[in-house]
Amino acid sequence: MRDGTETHARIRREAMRLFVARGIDAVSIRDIAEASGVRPSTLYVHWPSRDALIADLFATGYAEYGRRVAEVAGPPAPFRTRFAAIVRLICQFEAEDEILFNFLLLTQHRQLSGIPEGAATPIEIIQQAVTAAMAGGEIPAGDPALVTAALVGIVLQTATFHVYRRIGKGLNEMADQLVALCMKVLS
Amino acid sequence: MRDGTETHARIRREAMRLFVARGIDAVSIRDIAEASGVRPSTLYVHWPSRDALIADLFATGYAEYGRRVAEVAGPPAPFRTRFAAIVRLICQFEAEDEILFNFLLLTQHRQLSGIPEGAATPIEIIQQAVTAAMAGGEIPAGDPALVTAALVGIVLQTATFHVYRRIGKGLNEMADQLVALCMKVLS
DNA sequence: TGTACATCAGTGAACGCGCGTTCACTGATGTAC
DNA sequence: TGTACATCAGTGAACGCGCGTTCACTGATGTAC
Repeated sequence: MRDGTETHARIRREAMRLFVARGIDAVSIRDIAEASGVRPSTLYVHWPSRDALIADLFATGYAEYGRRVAEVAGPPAPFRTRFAAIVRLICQFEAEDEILFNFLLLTQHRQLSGIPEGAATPIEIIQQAVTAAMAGGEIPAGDPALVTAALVGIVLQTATFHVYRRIGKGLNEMADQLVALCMKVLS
Repeated sequence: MRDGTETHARIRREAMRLFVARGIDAVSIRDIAEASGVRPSTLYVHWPSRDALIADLFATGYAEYGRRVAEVAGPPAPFRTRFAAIVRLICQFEAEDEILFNFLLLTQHRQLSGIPEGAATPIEIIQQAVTAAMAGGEIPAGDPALVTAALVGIVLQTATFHVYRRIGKGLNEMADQLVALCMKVLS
């Protein structure tokens, strides 16, 4: 038999590229097949349905993203140190694979409801760290969810501005400034 | 003839409600018609196409939103005073008509490309004010687009957290705290 | 090394379905006289 | 006030289309002997 690994990877790559470029609902199975150089029915050799392909792309990407955030958030260190590391990681993640980053950014709303309740998503990880830091007096007391929203919002809205060409630079080039802005929020 | 004003308004209301609840692409003409108590063909009496209905809802809502932001951003006053007024206005806007607010929040990405280039969108207004305030030495110098992204991100990510029930309170109840967080960014 | 066979990635043609949209028609209501 | 007419909001039935998906089939390649 032929080895389908390469085809599988090519379909993944092209599907994600098209989803980011046009929005998920504007991309058909036929579009993905054509971009991948295969016939529409080939996709059903690799995934049982269109939704399964989308869920696979999201789950795989989000899991890797979450794992890496957990990695730098876990080791014991002052909160500000760990949080700065998370911000720099996110900036680096965008530089490494902009299509994956934008796919996660743009599809988070539609897919997050499929993520198990209470799972260790990056946002959960940050909010727990914020809560602990407030309890320990490391940062000013306040509503942990609100402060988490503010911190996440600074980074993700900047990423959104970059997606829509409102900001030319990538996140990675602005990492220092993003960290500084977040530190102001934590002052 | 019968007066279609009420039907027109009901279709607008139900369409926006469904779009927010399920996402635009998951709502069909038949869904909107059923929720509005009319037949699908009735929608074509009021709008020439599905896209025209969506564009109408977005344009009307966005225009009102932009007009009100311009209102409080326009009068001469210190930057921080005007910006705090904008944040409070946005919070009030969410309280007044949460469905419209969420519709604009959730559909901004897909619709903004249809807005004329350089139009006075709320984001444009804020960024211009930030740029001027930096030039005038009212706030620390920096990248105006980045600072605008941070300010907008704090408010919109909080709104997003509220949409997804991650924060229970409405924006309006958190207006003071949101203003305070933004002021930290401007320090 | 050569041959027979099993595996399964990929194909081609077709499917039913729900979608947005059209259009001739209906009938309630406002207007003219 | 009563009647004839014009208007047009709303309807019912149908349209073609592109969609996701199915499935019997093909044929390249790995394996057994």
